[in-house]
Amino acid sequence: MAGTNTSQEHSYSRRKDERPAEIMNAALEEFSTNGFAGTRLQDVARRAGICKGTIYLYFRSKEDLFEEVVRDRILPYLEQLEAIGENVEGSARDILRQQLKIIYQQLVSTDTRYIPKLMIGEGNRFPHLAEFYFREVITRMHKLLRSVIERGVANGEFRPEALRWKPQAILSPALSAAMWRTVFEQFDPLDIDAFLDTHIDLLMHGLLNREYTG
Amino acid sequence: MAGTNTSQEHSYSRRKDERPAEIMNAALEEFSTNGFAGTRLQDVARRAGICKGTIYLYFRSKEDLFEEVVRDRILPYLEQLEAIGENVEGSARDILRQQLKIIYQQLVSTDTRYIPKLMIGEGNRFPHLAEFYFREVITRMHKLLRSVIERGVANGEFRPEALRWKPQAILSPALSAAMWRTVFEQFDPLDIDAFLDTHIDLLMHGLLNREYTG
Amino acid sequence: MAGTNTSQEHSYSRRKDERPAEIMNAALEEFSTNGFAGTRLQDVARRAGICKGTIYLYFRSKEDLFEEVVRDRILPYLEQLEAIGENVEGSARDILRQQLKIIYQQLVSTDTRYIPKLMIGEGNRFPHLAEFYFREVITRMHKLLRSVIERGVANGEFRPEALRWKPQAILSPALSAAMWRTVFEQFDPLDIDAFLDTHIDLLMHGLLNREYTG
Amino acid sequence: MAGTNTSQEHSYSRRKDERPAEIMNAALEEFSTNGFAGTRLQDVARRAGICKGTIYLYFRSKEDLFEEVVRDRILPYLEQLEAIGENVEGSARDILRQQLKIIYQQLVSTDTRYIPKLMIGEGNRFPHLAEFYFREVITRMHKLLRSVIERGVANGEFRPEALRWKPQAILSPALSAAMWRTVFEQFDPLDIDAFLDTHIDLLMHGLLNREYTG
DNA sequence: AATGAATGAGTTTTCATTCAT
DNA sequence: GATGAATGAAAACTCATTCAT
Repeated sequence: MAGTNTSQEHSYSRRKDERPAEIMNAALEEFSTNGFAGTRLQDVARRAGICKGTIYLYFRSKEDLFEEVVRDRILPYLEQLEAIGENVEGSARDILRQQLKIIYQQLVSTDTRYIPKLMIGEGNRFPHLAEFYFREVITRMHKLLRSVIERGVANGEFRPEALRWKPQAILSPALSAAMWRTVFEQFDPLDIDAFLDTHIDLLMHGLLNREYTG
Repeated sequence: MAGTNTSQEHSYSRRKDERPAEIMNAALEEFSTNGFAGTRLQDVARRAGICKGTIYLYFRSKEDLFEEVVRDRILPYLEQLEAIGENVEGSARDILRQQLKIIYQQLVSTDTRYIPKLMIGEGNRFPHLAEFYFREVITRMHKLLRSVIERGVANGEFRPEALRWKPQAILSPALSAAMWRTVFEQFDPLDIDAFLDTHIDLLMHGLLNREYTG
Repeated sequence: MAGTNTSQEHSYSRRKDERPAEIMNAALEEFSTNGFAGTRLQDVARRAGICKGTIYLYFRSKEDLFEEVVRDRILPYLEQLEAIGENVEGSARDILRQQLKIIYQQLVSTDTRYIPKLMIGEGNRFPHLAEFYFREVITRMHKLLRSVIERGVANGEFRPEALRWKPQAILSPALSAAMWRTVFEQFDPLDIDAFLDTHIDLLMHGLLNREYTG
Repeated sequence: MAGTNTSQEHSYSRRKDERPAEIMNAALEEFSTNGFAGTRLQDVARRAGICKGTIYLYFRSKEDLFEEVVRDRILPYLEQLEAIGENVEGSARDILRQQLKIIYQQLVSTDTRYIPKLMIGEGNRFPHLAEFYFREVITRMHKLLRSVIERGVANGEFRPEALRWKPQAILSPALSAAMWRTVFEQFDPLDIDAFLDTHIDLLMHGLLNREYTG
């Protein structure tokens, strides 16, 4: 009986703790479809199965909710990527491939892809959030990337020119895939696996034919 | 008197013809900063130096203005790219380089970069416009790209694997650059020329060191 | 054990009995600063050191609380004034002076001065309360005053014209002082003793110079 | 026809100029009955015969409207009083009587009496406005009063003690009358003329019987 | 054609009140 | 009795759109 009691209490407090997460999930869906200004908190509430006023028990304002959604979603994903960069022992190619796989699985294929979409669409109206995203997300991803490339150049796997490449360019196919799925998926569904293959093949070998001597 | 009249009409009608373009330019700036829902027609009017009601002499609604802005801006740019694809005689590499240069000069460096930004941010609320963009912009750009790649593969310049590549991936660095300038330029300005170099080097050679035999 | 129990019960019920008074004190402070509509029960609760819902254990509604605050505060003070009117034996001047002293000490100098302020500010929205206040407070104060004046006129101390005076006018400096302290105290603090002196001097002698024969 | 035209234009621009005044009149009535927080702009608009949004063409916010109402109403009235103080040649008694008459006619008998009511009820939430009222209204009225009293004392009409009186006390019957009419008029209508008589008699002669030698 | 005052539907936010714990 | 999370009605304020001038 004590066990049952404990279990109930746990389930109760778990629900309580999940409320903000439920709201943020609902909010992400609405924001990603309608943008910040186009989203009605009424709809967020309905989607979360609560009523309007309840949102204000957990978030100070619509702006606040928006910022929390972005921060809450992107950070865990980043930590996972960094863990891979640190832990794996292998060739630079393997690490890079593994990281790209994670990116396509976690960012492009889940609703986390809405986060970069929202930063693009709303970043200008949330300069504080854009600064956070630049500092805590972009900068960290670029650092990650630089680390792998340096390792590859050091052991002779990668061309030394890559040290001067802009990291945005290297990751850009993933961004394109995420944006495509957000906007044009209905007209032409994207095959994520095939896209990842393109990304890796392009990134590793480039267009030019080695045998070509014309 | 007829002459005078004609002259007046000409000067007058010239102003008349420019009015919609002035409005659309003002609208693009507002939409690109504030998004569709976040933009006030009042501000568009002020920026265009006219008054609120005048917009409705040329556009039926805010939605209509938004769609016209997107259509009006992106098409001329596409036609220019297609002309290059058709006219230039040279190696596939040269044509591709030249097209990328145009893209970075016309799309990334001017306010035309706001068009893809707006499609990403607002596409979901304008399915009709998204369908237009997919059909008239994306599809045509991909066709353009496929044509150059086929030419390069045919003459041995390019690796045959490139025929299976997703065109989005090949162009994605340009999208990244355009989005960067839209959102993060203030935190870390992008050197367009260096970025183009990265794009071309990455696209042509890839990461791997051809001498590497490890 | 019975003793312990009783003691506990006593202490407990004492707390219980004080609860409504604590709430009303907190409410008076909030109402007096923010008015009825501008006061949040949340703030009343916080000030009383309890939580929102608890107020509803003692008061049916915000309106009810407001009315109780006014009734609860003003009646004991009135009873005290009436006691003085009945008990004191002396000249009419002395009785009147003594009553005014009480008014300035009890009404103007304590937070009881917020009661007339609230009647002025909110009386229109509480017609039932205004009627109570008129009947149970104003009328009784005027009766009190009339009684002293009649005594003074009867024994020749006061001018007979005073029998026709409006009682509001005689007491009005006290109201002014109470309102001043409520609104303008921060800009120009009121010296209550000096004000009482003015009130009594004005009330007794008036402006005119007896010696003047111009 | 030109005349008609001009007349129309005049009537048109007159209406335009009156819009803010119409709104302020409607607002004063609502504010005076319901207080600041208790007033709905919807009701102000309805009373002014316009719609909600129109208020915002002339006033930035509800707060702004409230402050403008107070400022707009009280200043002309003050100027009138000051003019009397300066222009009239006569005994101090006559000037004072004349000023009091104006106060009862203009302040107590018209809806201008709502202004002091609102300052009492809402002054705490509008510290800026309270400071304005203290500085521009109260201070000027007290100066006015002091000037008359000094004149009366100088020529021997008034008792020199009056120089030390608090001006609030001298004017307080007028405040009481204004407040009475605002709150208790429905239970016991106030005879303004009789009240003014009381005020003047009290102010001039006081209570005490000069013949009394007890 | 151009204006900008007016409209009123729509959205965010607040807060009295309830009720399960 | 006490709590405080949840509710949803109500109100300030905005802004696309209209229309008399």
